[in-house]
Amino acid sequence: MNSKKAPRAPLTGFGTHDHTRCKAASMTAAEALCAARKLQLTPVRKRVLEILLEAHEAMGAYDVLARLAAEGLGSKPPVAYRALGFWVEQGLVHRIEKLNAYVACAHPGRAHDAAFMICRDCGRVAETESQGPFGQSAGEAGFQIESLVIEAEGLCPKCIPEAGA
Amino acid sequence: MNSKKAPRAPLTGFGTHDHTRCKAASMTAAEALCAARKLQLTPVRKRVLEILLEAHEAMGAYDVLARLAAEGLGSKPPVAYRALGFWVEQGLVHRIEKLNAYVACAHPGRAHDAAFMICRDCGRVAETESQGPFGQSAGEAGFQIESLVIEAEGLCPKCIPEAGA
DNA sequence: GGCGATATGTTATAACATAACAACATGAGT
DNA sequence: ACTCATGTTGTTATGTTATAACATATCGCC
Repeated sequence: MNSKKAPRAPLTGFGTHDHTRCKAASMTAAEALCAARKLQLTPVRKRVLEILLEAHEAMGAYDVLARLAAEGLGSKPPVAYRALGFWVEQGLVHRIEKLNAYVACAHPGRAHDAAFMICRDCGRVAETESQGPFGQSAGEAGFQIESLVIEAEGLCPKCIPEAGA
Repeated sequence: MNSKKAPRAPLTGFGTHDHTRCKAASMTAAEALCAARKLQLTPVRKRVLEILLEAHEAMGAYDVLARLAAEGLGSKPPVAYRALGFWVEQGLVHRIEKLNAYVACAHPGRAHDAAFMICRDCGRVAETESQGPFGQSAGEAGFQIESLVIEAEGLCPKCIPEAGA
């Protein structure tokens, strides 16, 4: 649609970054996490996380599955859904409800409520951290929050038409 | 521990209220809105909104469709999806992404970003208004928000095990 | 009447997800 | 080494949610 100048790079937004390093760091975090929690980092699980990190964008479960299948690692939906579910439970993958898709966490190892900005034009997804969307209303209502979904849809910087152009 | 009970109590937020009045008020708001925007309040659309208001809880599209079908108002998915989409566009129905379900707006006529609290035990959904979940991060990232999804899952007051009981 | 715009009816299929059970691997205890 | 418990993967089958595409109907308007 449009794009012009390279935006400065906020750590995790729509900016550029060192992707090779981010992938390696995430895999290291995954290994550490599995070791710490005594969980198995099996080939399917490892490869699913790698696939998401390499894609560096939200992928549908069936897209992930197609990659696995191409590599002989599983060809039926439950294989992909189980591995994705595993990483979601561990917090290293987030599910984007609006897209029915999955994305590798941009802040592995940090406890956080993720919030997402989804560009409706280019489809890219940026992760930030939540600022507490409920204020006091949840507490006042007596509601005990266990998980949060925060997703904004709109236009990312590269897809906003220039005002003067 | 509360478990698997029938979710039927009328409520707004998680408290009780005068349901008959809230339904009538919403239908009046819908009529006014359609008149103001020159939109057609057709039988299917009207009935879909009524169904959601009467249920007063989140319903799947196919549940709504079943009701329509029982009344001879349409029996194929697109009929329900189109009417639901219409109301979502107009802001009188909200889609709950986590549940793939739809719920009548609790604040018709007010411009607002809705936020929801979803009880994982009884399945009831309460609507509040968002407190701006992104803080400044969206603005800093240059992201232009067009719509927001804010959903918390957890336990509502009635389903939280009593500390002393 | 004829036209354009809007809405509904219908067919067919796409896209997303899970229940249920079988098979296999691994490690612990004996 | 054997057996048991546990956890993971493989597979079948099906359930659930959603939309594309096109046909038909309705309404206001010139």
